[in-house]
Amino acid sequence: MSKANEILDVAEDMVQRQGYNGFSFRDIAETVGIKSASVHYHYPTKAALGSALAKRYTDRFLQGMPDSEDSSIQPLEKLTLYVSAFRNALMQDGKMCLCGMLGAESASLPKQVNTEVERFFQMNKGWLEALYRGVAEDRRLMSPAIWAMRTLATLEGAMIVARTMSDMEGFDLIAKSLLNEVSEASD
Amino acid sequence: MSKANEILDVAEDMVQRQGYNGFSFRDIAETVGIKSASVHYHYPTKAALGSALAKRYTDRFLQGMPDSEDSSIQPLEKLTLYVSAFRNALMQDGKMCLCGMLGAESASLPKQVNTEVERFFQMNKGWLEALYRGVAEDRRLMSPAIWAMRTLATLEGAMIVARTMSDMEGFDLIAKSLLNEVSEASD
DNA sequence: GTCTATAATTTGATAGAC
DNA sequence: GTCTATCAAATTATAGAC
Repeated sequence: MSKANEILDVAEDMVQRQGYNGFSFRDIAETVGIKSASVHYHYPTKAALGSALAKRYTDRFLQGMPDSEDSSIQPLEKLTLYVSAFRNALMQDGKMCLCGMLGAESASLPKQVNTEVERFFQMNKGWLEALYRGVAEDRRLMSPAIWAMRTLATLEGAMIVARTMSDMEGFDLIAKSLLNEVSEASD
Repeated sequence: MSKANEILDVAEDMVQRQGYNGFSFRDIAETVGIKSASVHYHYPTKAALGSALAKRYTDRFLQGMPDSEDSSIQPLEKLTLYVSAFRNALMQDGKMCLCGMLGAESASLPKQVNTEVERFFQMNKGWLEALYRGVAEDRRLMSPAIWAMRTLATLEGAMIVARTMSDMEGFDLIAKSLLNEVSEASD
């Protein structure tokens, strides 16, 4: 793997655990096994690194999801995959969603980073909205747009609360309630 | 007001905007109008300041709420007050919930700070759980314990998403959906 | 309680050799 | 691409005068 990507991997892990203001170029350099000056060669500023990080994360995240317009996949199945992406980060690695973390810190981030975080939320909202449009209209709890925003917010918040309280079962119970809304709607 | 409290006020504001790793003793000192050494006189370490901060926030937060066991107040009215507390921080001041912010950063915080953040979530969960127990059993969407966790998570996440996207209406729509669940349950 | 002064460390970033 | 060397600034924190 290219060194630039190796740096992104390490930086991504650090942001998901400690936040943008919780790591330094030296931290990354030591983990990768190079010097901090070499990190600057690949990413001249911390803002450039943060921006590249959020961009790759967003692109990968939805690449890993099925087309949310694909009507051959049931809404419940789509949402199960979606929830699993958040769950895996939390359970397997004790990590936050990268953009949930950056979103919390957004007021202290360089503008180029914020732009990418906004894009993550925008695209996730759109993906979920299409999913919820696949639920029969008379079975919807609310409009697909609001439902989408609320589900995104609930998952981001559930990661924070569950991780702080070391209550992984709590995350699963919340996730299950989100899935139930859809499966009841599909009865 | 005592200088110690004045410091807490300024620090609280900074953490809600920038996070624990996003402010320094000098930042506080400059805003208060003293020197950083004087801040250390009141709070010897940043961990002590952070812990005092989270403790005061938690104590105040639920002091501002009615007794959630008080059956003379309807669940809808209680939840409206609860949601307003989050809403006011976000709308009036563009701030996060202090403990939502600290919870996101929890992996990089001193233990004494984390302990207080956990307590905030624990007490909020308990307060909401009692509220939802006030909803008639056959009208409940899920168990009061899960409902409480999910509502807390949704509000914390909604603050992050809405603030990042500068979508204050989005927060209100999510909040309204939480209130609707209770008012429909009380029909 | 607040100040000056300062220590010890870390930070983001650059210059220039190899 | 990576290194050594270095910088200027910022950080948490302490000692001691007033």
